[in-house]
Amino acid sequence: MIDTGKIRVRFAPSPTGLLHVGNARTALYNWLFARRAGGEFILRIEDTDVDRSESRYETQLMEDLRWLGLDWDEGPGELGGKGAKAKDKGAKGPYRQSERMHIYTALTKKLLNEGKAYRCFCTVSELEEERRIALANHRPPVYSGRCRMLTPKAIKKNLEMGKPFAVRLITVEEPLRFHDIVRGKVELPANALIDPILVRSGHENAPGVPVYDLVATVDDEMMAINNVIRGDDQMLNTPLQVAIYQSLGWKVPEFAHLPVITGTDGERLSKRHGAISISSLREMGYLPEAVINYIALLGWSHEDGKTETFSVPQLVRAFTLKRITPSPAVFDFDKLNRFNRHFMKTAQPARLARLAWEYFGFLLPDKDDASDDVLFWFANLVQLFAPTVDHLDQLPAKALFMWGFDPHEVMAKEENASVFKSDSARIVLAELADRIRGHYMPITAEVFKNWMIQIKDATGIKGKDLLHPVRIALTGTQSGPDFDKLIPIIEHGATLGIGVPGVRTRIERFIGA
RNA sequence: GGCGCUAUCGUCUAGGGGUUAGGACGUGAGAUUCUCAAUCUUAAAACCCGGGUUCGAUUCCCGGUAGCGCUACCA
Repeated sequence: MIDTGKIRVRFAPSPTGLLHVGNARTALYNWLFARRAGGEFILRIEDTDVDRSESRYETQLMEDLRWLGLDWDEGPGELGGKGAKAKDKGAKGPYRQSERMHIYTALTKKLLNEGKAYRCFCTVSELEEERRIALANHRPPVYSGRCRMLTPKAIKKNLEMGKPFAVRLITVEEPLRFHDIVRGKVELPANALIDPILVRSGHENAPGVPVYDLVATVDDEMMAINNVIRGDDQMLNTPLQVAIYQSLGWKVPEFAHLPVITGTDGERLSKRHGAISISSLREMGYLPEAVINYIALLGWSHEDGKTETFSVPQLVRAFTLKRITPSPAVFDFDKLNRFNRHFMKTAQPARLARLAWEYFGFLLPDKDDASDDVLFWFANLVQLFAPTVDHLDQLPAKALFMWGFDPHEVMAKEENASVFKSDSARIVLAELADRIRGHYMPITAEVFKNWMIQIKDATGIKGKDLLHPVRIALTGTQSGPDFDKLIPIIEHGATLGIGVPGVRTRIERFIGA
């Protein structure tokens, strides 16, 4: 392998479930590290577990990464329908482990021939028995190394009898050390690793399936990965992988093991924490830049100890592995919401409107059929209500009244009915209705404001007593945006033919009910 | 059981042998507003326990405890 000095990192998920924030953060840190260093970010699919791997997860995974903006320089070709598949991107493929079996088999042969690995004919039940006895005697449940002693003659005999065998790596008994960028020196006792299995049971001409540690190590080497950044559930696999690197005469890469992200219950993220998958965050209407910003901070901090809001380019510039915290973190929706509110506020109105549109599917025409006027109106609507929600899917509930409401239902609520117990509320609405009936020009915010002043002067009713009844009549609720903002939106909406009643209609309907 | 990792406000974190232990989210109060949201001001809130080293530990070392992880012919 020619070391070009270029940083090469990878994200290597198994397509056995949805991408959740824990894996997404691993991907993000790899990506940030590569982008910052001007290196390369490789996507590899670890699909050797055929029972659990599903192509739909792989497709979803790539979609989620793309949504987050984590583009890869090398990776597998897109899976199409009916087994179709695009060409891999990059020269060190294939990038799906299921397509790389021949490589592992060849390397296993090499190890066997060089005497660095051996065939183990022990059966699973024999090994279980060994383990049971070891445990009972309070010894670590590691392999006895029995088959290492087998003579060539005995091996030959076993093979002739057609006995299946696994392949084990020969390890030397010395303390296992490696360096970790996040944890510093990690050391394990000598007897923690004895002749681990590299390849599962198989026969000479029908080799078994190689284990994860072999394939991951081989792929990392073949793909010229020089920094391995991954979850710390992998940490205790590292000594074995280091042993594999050394047996094959390869250079050991740098490691960085990331602490776990847990749910509020303190347990590592899993299916049970379903809402924390990237695709569900997207469905809830979180912005990718908010998700990125939040998960970047889950285990990493800026060197000034204070800055928390980052655009993606700012993050790329600021990111260093040295600032990663070694302790586990709890995922907190409140803080994610804070970032989402921030990025909704600063997002381009047209973009935000486009994203919000799908949540209003039942109220709006198809986006492609909508006129510019409707698009513009909707963008304004979103601007008005976005500051009141945490994520986009909460928007319809806030803005539904735009499309009208049933006055009877509203008045059935005690909180609304009590506002109209006093005469003043009825007087206010009557006064307003009078003015509307005598008015043939458009109702602008200014016109409306003047009416309120006139009614106040004419009746002496002011403040809450004046504006509350009006708000209920107009919106069916007691809270919402300023009238200055609300009136133009209502009136504009009424001209669009999308079922939005105007101020006049609303008041008449309310009084009539 | 064995081994490993981790331990600062409720949460994410900064810091580090002598600090008023800093920031952010959330929470409480106030200002503003017809109301809500936003905004501003403000308050409460933390160094897991025990021993050592030291003039002095929250910080360094050891032990304990707790949480999590690994302990497979899973990935």
